[in-house]
Amino acid sequence: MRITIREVAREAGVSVATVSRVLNRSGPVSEETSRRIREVAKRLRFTPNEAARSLIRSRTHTLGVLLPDLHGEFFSEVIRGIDQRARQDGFHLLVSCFHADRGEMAAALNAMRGRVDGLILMAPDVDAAPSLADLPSDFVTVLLNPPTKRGGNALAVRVDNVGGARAMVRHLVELGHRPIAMILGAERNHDAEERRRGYRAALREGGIAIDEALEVAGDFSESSGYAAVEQLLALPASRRPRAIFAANDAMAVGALSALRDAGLRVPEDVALAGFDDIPIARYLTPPLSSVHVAIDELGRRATELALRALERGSPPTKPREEVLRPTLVVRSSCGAGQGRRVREPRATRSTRGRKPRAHPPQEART
Amino acid sequence: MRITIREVAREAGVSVATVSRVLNRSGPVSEETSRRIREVAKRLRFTPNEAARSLIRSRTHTLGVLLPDLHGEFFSEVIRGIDQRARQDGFHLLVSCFHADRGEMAAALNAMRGRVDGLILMAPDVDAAPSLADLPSDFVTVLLNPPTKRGGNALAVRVDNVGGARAMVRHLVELGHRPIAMILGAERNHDAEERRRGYRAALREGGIAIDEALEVAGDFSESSGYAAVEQLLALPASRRPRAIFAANDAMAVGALSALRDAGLRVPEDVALAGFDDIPIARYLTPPLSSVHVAIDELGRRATELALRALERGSPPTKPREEVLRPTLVVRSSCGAGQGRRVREPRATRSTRGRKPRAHPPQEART
DNA sequence: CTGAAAGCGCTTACAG
DNA sequence: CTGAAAGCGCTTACAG
Repeated sequence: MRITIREVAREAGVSVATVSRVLNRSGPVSEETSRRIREVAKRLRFTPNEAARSLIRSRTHTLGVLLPDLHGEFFSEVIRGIDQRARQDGFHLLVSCFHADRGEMAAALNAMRGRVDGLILMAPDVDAAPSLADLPSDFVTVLLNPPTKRGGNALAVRVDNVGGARAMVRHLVELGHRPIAMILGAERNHDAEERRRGYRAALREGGIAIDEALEVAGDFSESSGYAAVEQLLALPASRRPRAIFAANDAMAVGALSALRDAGLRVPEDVALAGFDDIPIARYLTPPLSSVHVAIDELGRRATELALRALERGSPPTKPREEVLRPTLVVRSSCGAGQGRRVREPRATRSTRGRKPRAHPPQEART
Repeated sequence: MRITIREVAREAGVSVATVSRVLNRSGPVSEETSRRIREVAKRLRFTPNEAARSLIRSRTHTLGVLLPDLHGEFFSEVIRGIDQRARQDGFHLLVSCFHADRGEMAAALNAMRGRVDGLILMAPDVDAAPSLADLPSDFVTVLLNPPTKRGGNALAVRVDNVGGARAMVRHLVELGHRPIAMILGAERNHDAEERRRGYRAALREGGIAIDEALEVAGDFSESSGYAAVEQLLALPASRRPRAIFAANDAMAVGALSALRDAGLRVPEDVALAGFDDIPIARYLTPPLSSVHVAIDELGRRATELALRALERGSPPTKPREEVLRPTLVVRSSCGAGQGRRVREPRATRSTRGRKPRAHPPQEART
């Protein structure tokens, strides 16, 4: 049997009300009584029953986190950011993932009702837009880069995918590569669509006509990047790309592999760039130019927004959005001469004993 | 104000007891009443207050998940596995991560008290062993590859790191490479130590003397793999390794990069192998031989164990352990001629629209 | 400064 | 088959 507040009260010779006041530092209690109660609570290893507290306060001190079951580092990075910030305020995380394709989102969301005070939700599928429009109003919701302009009164943190992709492709344009192909991200995925918009914008700004044959399908997996390159290399020689922008690094890895298998050199024969700046990007041969997004920061900002809204008490009346700007990381896969602005990237977060990288290859960062 | 069971009862013209019985399918209720209550509950969008249920049932239907804040896919894969299995039984996940180095584990663990029925815990730091010995007994605990033989009555799922590493190094031995170096994992990390033991066992079995100069430090990061190779190449020519086994793939990626920078070919000049079989392994040049561990399965098995123990009600009296066997994945980085047993690896799990890889390079798997 | 009591929203014997 | 009532373990006005 677990120790309850009654045992503590009896043992300390006071009422449960007083114990409650001491442990919550609510209301005035004499120094002496207070000390005794703490001593007893500690000795008995009393921990308040959270269900009871939640019930009476109608606050769970828990944030729901609902993400599609994506692979790669994204998941761990965003959770890390959320967890760090949430813990500061003593909040817990109820986490669940869902298959974007099976309408599990609504079910998972419903299951969280009554268990969380707020929710951080990522639903990158553009088809999710309608369901985002009428989210349950029982709790504060923060959307991670949602495909809608605004989800009801929801708060949101956006990633400037368009800007990031545009900067990278503009860079490829400036280097003189023509034509420039793109390996698209997953279909009906909002991030994928935004990155394509960035690609097109940069081409337009460079006075380059858009050629749909150069926008090949992908699904964010390494294998789709591999297949996409095969498709591009089947084009007539004159239309074959001199540079390829992949909508994420995983596909760039696959693309790199396919280019090598075809006997092409990167960047001499074909320049290559990715998006995400995954940790291995700089250790590829050649080191991969990419667009860096601070994923943990995305989580932290979202949590901050949720916590602040909860503090205010009243549901947010006007939607509020924040934007996270990616940075361009120029390495050598894109064919840029090295030695532009060279700056040390922020130190890596520790894990499993990870230390700041000892040998960061040189790179330019904007 | 949220709808409570009282509103539903009033609206349906019955007592709250009857509503409760209908919604929980406990106790007999007439067809007619039952139908009416369901109808009202649905119309009012009633969802029971979980805090109240938890309080009266003293069951939260929640599993705690406590992991060190590791990078890479591990985190997302294990959570996916846990979530899938937990959801089947209607369980939720309270997730938290901690810095292995700052004693945050105990705090995080304590914060979960009273909020979870069971706990899935990974604490790979060997120094965590003592705290694992006296875990709170208020809930069922399942340890993921713990550094202790047994943590109290805790259940555990182990990864056969020794066996995996041994199989890989034995393979390198059989290929005739001499000497064979190892890039170690993080210090005081249990997985790292086990993989080293596997390495040594395979050498011993091959009649090869152990040379500590060939066991160079690493910390699981790409950069440490890079640095380790530099250190190995500084050895006198006669002692320089002809094969390198990295304790994980991230370090193998760094090693590959360093070998190239030194003008060495893989596998012709130096053979290379890793551990984990991360998704990009097969897309590296050359494709990286590695040891595959089904991380999601690890999570699933752990959850199964926890759920079953919870079902039984009584705390487990005897420790129980399961072992997960890794598989050897032979690609070309280790210098094996291609065309041994070639088998298609299981289809990749879907995500962000991922499809089964279209172009899996050929590989052997044991 | 302290205590008795009400009440959060449910579930579950106990009666009928 | 159904309802009145007790009670899960807390917090918080309300009195004193």
